[in-house]
Amino acid sequence: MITVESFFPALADPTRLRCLLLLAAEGELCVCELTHALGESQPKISRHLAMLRESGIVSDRREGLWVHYRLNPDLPSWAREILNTASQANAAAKPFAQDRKRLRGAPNRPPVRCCP
Amino acid sequence: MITVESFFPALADPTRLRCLLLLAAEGELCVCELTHALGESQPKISRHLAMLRESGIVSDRREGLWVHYRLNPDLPSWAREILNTASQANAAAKPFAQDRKRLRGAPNRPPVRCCP
DNA sequence: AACATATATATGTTTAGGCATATATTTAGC
DNA sequence: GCTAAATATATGCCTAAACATATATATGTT
Repeated sequence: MITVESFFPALADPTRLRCLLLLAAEGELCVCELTHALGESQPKISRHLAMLRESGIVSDRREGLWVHYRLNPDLPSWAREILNTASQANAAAKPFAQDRKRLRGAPNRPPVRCCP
Repeated sequence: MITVESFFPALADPTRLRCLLLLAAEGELCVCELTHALGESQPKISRHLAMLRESGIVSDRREGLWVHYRLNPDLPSWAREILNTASQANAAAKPFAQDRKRLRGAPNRPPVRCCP
């Protein structure tokens, strides 16, 4: 169960925060998309996503080779509110806007299925 | 200047979070009130308040022996929104409700001035 | 085999906490 | 009025724990 004491530490690391705000803006992303968008190593991204998953903030879904992450649909409303507030307030700010931009140019993006 | 990258680490520590939510609920408190309400040592509270002050999240005001802390009035709106959301969502939750209760019984509360 | 992702191990850095002590302000005694 | 005590707060130093990262390697899927 997510509490405010477990939620905020998850946002305290810049890499996790960038992942979360990107997921909040884009909906669902696989590890390689996040890796490319943030320009960080794959193990680093994977580790942080594992922490976010274990704390219940994101959920994952495997589809073939790819593992897709998104904000946990069962996130308490206050948590989603906080992420939305942070996301909107920083949409144009330094690392976050670039992350979204780099995501567009990511190679090997997994195929988008029309019928999930 | 407060950024989301400096704001969330400040909320990641349980002691700082309890201080902040108490300040959000009560408006202005001195160190001894916070010390008593949280049941923590004075140096511990003072240290955390110093960090919050240096990061621009709280402001302080000396009045005689007491130093009163409150949420920085110039806090960006997104930051205040996030604190309000966290505060409201956790008003009845475990440590926070007790902190407010213990505050009521704090000894040596500083005199409240009628005309600031 | 090729690809995407996860994990193990080791390492360096940050952070929190306790204890002792310093600073600042007011009060009391002489 | 000056000094000393009392009170509230801040800080310096040290230790221990938590955390993030890199590198190498393992797992799982096609």
